[in-house]
Amino acid sequence: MTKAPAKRRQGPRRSEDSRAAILEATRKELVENGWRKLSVDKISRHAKASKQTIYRWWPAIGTMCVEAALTQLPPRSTHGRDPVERIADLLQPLESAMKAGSGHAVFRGALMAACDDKEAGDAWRNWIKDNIRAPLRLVLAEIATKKIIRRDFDLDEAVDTLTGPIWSRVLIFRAPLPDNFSSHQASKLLKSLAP
Amino acid sequence: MTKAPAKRRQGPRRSEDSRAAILEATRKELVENGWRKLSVDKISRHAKASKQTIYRWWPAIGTMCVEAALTQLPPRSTHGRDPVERIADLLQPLESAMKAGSGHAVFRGALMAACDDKEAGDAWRNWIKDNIRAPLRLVLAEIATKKIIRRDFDLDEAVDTLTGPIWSRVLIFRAPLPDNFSSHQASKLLKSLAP
Amino acid sequence: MTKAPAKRRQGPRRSEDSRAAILEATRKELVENGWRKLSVDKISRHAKASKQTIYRWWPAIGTMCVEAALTQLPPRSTHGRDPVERIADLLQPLESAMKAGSGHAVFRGALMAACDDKEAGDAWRNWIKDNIRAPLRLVLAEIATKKIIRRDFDLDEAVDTLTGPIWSRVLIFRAPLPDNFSSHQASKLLKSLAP
Amino acid sequence: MTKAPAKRRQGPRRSEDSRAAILEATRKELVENGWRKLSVDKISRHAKASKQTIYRWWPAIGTMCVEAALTQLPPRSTHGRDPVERIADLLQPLESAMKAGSGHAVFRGALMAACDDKEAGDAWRNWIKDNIRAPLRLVLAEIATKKIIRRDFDLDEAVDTLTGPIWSRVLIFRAPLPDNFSSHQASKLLKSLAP
DNA sequence: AGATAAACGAGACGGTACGTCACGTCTTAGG
DNA sequence: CCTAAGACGTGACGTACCGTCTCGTTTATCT
Repeated sequence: MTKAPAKRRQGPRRSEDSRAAILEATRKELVENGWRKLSVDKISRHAKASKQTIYRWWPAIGTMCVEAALTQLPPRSTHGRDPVERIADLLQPLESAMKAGSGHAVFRGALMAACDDKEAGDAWRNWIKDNIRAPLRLVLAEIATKKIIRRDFDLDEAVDTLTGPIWSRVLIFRAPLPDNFSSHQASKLLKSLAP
Repeated sequence: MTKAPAKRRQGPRRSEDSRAAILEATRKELVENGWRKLSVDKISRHAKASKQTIYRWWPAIGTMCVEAALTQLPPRSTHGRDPVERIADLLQPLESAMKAGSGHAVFRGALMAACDDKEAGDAWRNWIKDNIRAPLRLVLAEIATKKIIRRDFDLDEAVDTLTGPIWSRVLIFRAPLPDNFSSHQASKLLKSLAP
Repeated sequence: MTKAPAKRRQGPRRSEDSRAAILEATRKELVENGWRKLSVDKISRHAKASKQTIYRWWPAIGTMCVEAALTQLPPRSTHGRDPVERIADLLQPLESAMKAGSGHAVFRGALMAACDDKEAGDAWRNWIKDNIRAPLRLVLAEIATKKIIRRDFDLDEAVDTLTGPIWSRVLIFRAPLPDNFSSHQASKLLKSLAP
Repeated sequence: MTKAPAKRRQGPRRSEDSRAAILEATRKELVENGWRKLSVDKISRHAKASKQTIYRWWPAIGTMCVEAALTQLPPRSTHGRDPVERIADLLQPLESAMKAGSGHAVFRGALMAACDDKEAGDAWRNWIKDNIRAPLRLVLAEIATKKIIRRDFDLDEAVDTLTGPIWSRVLIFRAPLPDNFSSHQASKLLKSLAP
């Protein structure tokens, strides 16, 4: 007579309050002190969370930064149906997040973390691949099929052209993105790929 | 008109041995541990130099990294007279330095430092402006005058197109530069600016 | 009348191992290098304790020295009932500690600390007052009442006469105390105060 | 035909200005920071003297302190001819120096130095022996011969009784000497040695 | 008068120590 | 079982001093 144990874990589950407070504190500290001066101790004090809680749930401080940046992205919206708008819609969340408040500093922190730390870098690149690069490739491939743009171009290179300036501006030039960045990038690309 | 007495300072001069050892140690540490784990203590031990000596001559550890990277650059050479070669010659020192030994890691460190630290960033951007961007602008302007390329283009944007991939590859993708990167970039740009 | 909830603190308690190792290291360093060359770094290395732990529990290095000396004192014993022995018993712990091993050097260190540092001085004087001077005054007053010594003398001055040579010998002359110092001092005093 | 070598050294002699400024700075620093925080660097800056000059003329910082204290003593004067006054005259310079301005702190510093440092201790004890103890012994021996005091007493112990309280008060109790300390000590001693 | 040599101020150098902060691990108590 | 609190050993921070050294200047003696 075997008991199907149903094996539910005992005790309390992970505290969502704690997680949110830690990510919020991470953003604040990134904005105020930057990546290199970020410290687990300060985040823990700021968030009134114990260090143990932080170390239990994140493998490294870098991945916390990446998560802190990504959890603040607005959801992707669908404004239009024409090619330029479909591409711009995919870039828009990043553009918006970077312009809201101190989003700029938070993203610079996350990017630095991704450059420094192997694990954080993987987390970052995976997210970018799944949420930005793959959808962009899909759209580009589709409109190429519809002969809106010519078909003999390098997909990866095209995606790089679209997103590259985001990283270099944020990271190296500490410059804000210009207004309507997403649309401009999209229409510039489509023009240069005109058949 | 008599010359001022030129009043030489008393006491010992800055030790060149010390300076070189510190920069060399900085490179080693950057390669082995990366920017965030770089520490003045380790550099000082590695270089058998006292911390005071480091703090005496560099305002921040970031500027040390920038100097450590830049003092390693090979001198600019002049291989050819045709437009592509003239542009490639300006990019070549960076390309070579990045490919020699661990140059890649050193430059990533310096770039990270420039992103994190205000002063290091200024030092970096000034050097880039004086030694890469300004000469590139000169050459581009000149060959435009000679009608080799068309005249209605944005100089800054053209320079960005040439150098941008260096930074993003080094920093974000940790990818090596391809062979003949400089020449390829130069010829690609000139083709796209053909009159 | 309900009792307050007694609110016990969370987290680990102070490590007794650590405290003992630090005091022991302090004694060793005092013996080997003396007060002025005593350093928190050396003690910390010697005791395999972190500097933070030292700074957490002692307000200044001087108070550590005082504690290091006092925690080594043997307990007061009660050998006899006649006046000379009762007085000698009170001085005996100091005499013994000073003669055991390097007690001399430890006490010189503690005394120097007490001279240099306000807080260490207070700690020292308080201990002396409570454990040496006050008991001595009690005994002297009592035997004066019993007319064993005359009654018109200055209590404080008598106590100074008993203890003074301890300090000056230890500190200034670096000379050891003679054999049976306590008894001799006691009997000399009582003789001079004979009615 | 022997040559008297005369061998006079070339070059400038020791600068008295420099010596005075260094001793004065030492006194200031002793008063302000005490023995343990005294530093050659601070003295050198304060006195506008180079460290080399300090190290050239003093074997250790402790001997500087002793010299700084002793060079401040007023000259011994001769007020009277009766035994009490003759003894008091010998103690008076110390008493005066200790009461003038911050003499107290300077002497505490010098005494601490003498306790810590072998060489400084020797310098101190030699000076005391030559200038205080030896003359006191002479006077006491002489008045004993004249039967003003009895002849069977320990000279050293008598001298200790006279000077002991100076050291213990200055060093351990940080207490000032009472008015007419020298005369009182002298008359008290003579009374207790009355034949 | 010119050369020689000592003493000086300034201060760079390799070190050690300061007192503080952060790391990642751990122990305790409470929910 | 998760959490807050926080002590622990390790080690880096940026500053101050240690004692030694190297400069360039000044000054007194010797030739």
